[in-house]
Amino acid sequence: MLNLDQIDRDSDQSPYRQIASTLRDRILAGNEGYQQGDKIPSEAALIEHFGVARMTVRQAINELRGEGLIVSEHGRGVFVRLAPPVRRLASDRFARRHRDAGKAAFLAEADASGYKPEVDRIDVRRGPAPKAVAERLGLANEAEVVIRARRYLANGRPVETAVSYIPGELAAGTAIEQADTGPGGLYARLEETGHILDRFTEEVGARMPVAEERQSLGISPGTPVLTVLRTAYDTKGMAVEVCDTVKVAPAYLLQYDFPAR
Amino acid sequence: MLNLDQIDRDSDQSPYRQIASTLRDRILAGNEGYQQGDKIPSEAALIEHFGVARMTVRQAINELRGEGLIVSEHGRGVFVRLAPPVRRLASDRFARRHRDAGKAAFLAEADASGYKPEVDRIDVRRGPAPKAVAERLGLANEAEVVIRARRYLANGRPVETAVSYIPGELAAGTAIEQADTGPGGLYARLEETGHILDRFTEEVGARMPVAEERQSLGISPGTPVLTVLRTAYDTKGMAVEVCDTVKVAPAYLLQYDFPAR
DNA sequence: GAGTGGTCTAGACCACCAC
DNA sequence: TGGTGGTCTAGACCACTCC
Repeated sequence: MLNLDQIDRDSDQSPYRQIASTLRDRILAGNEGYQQGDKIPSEAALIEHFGVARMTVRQAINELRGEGLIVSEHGRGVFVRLAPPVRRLASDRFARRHRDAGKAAFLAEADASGYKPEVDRIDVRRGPAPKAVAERLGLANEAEVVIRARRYLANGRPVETAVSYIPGELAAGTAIEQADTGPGGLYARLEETGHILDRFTEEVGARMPVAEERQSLGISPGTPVLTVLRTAYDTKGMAVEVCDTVKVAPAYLLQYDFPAR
Repeated sequence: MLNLDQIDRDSDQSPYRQIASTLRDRILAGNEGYQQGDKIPSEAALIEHFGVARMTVRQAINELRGEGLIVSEHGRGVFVRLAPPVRRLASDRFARRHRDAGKAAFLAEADASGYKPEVDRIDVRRGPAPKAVAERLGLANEAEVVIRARRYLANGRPVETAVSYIPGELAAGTAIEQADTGPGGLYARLEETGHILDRFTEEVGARMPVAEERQSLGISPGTPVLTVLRTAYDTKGMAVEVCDTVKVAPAYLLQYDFPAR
């Protein structure tokens, strides 16, 4: 007894779509339906209930996977996806008051939102600036920059990867070239070089992740990513950093304020 | 002769993944591979070339569709996806100088970017405010608002749907309740009621579209959407409009500037 | 009508997981 | 060991597009 409607063979809609709709309705029904993390009926049970071939049931499940509603676990079952905790990023997240408290933006925000922050896979090296970065930094193509890559986790789950590019001359001999940038983070070190931060520009987009990103962010097919390319400018209007981030989309809500001017 | 590598049956990787990789490499190869809009080999040709069953080829194709690399057209073939023209939205896109020129934001921007703008499916009615909207407008739950829905097209392709909510009292008796809001658009009419716009807040996220959104935006599976919830405030700090937009992600790049404060 | 992708059937073997 | 999903085979009929 699955307590699901039967499909209508005379309908215009194909059986697999009807099955997908039936399951989708249950997932979206909230309290009366399947809950987050619930196991949905096995393929065998659905085949029996709807009286269709296995591929038909799998096609319905595929549909829902593509919508990001469910995740399959080999040998265990298919489960309603857990919504990750949402990180709400306001445009004052780089405000100086956070740096003054000795905290980098990610840590300050974790404090406020109450999740456990971690940063891992820190990799610092020097190399040529990619084209898009060189453009924004106002450097010659392939000019040498310090490249800082890292991954952010909230409550143990990867939520974002970030790669910062800092002009080589600017970073020379500072903690920017160390894995640990010290209290206040990268921006605090930048300001110590005399480049006081004045404003940021962020370019926001969204797309499907490539396989490598799916891997490093631990996300299943059907989950998009938000891309944010941030450029930091000092009070003289010079671009001092470009930061290229890839965020697990369902885990983020970005908030920006701007004047109507 | 397809000029594609054969699959390795002894490999760890399953045949369908190998086939997907082979095709993906070709698509991403740029000038030497399949170009945007090119037809990739038919299922029959791939079956013959790789010596596999049809479902195996279809699974490979499904994989690439999920990555947003290709689109299938029933009866015609499978094609490398065309990247839509990117609309780059800067945070001054609602600047008063555009309204002063008698143009709504979308039209002003089309002028600058050189695409043909259209607005269709305009629907204006009164109704209760959804919870998220009532919160942001500072209204009681289900308070009456004017609801303006419309769809935007660039060069004939749908790129965005938008639904504006304006407090019922504010819109009463103005062109805000007409399908055509007149020169300068909705914001110009709002200011005529004495509510001079001061600032906006935008909340940006990304997710997979539901079937209905896929339909109205004409997008294929595997394409995410950007969601932007904008709240407009007047000089007294009163929220005068909430606009809920859903944008075809690959068609957009949102740009925001904010101070380091 | 020929070629294309969309859907469905009815099996098979395998890898992973929990007991 | 039994149940789960992952992959593959070898067919079938259909709907759509183009000539």
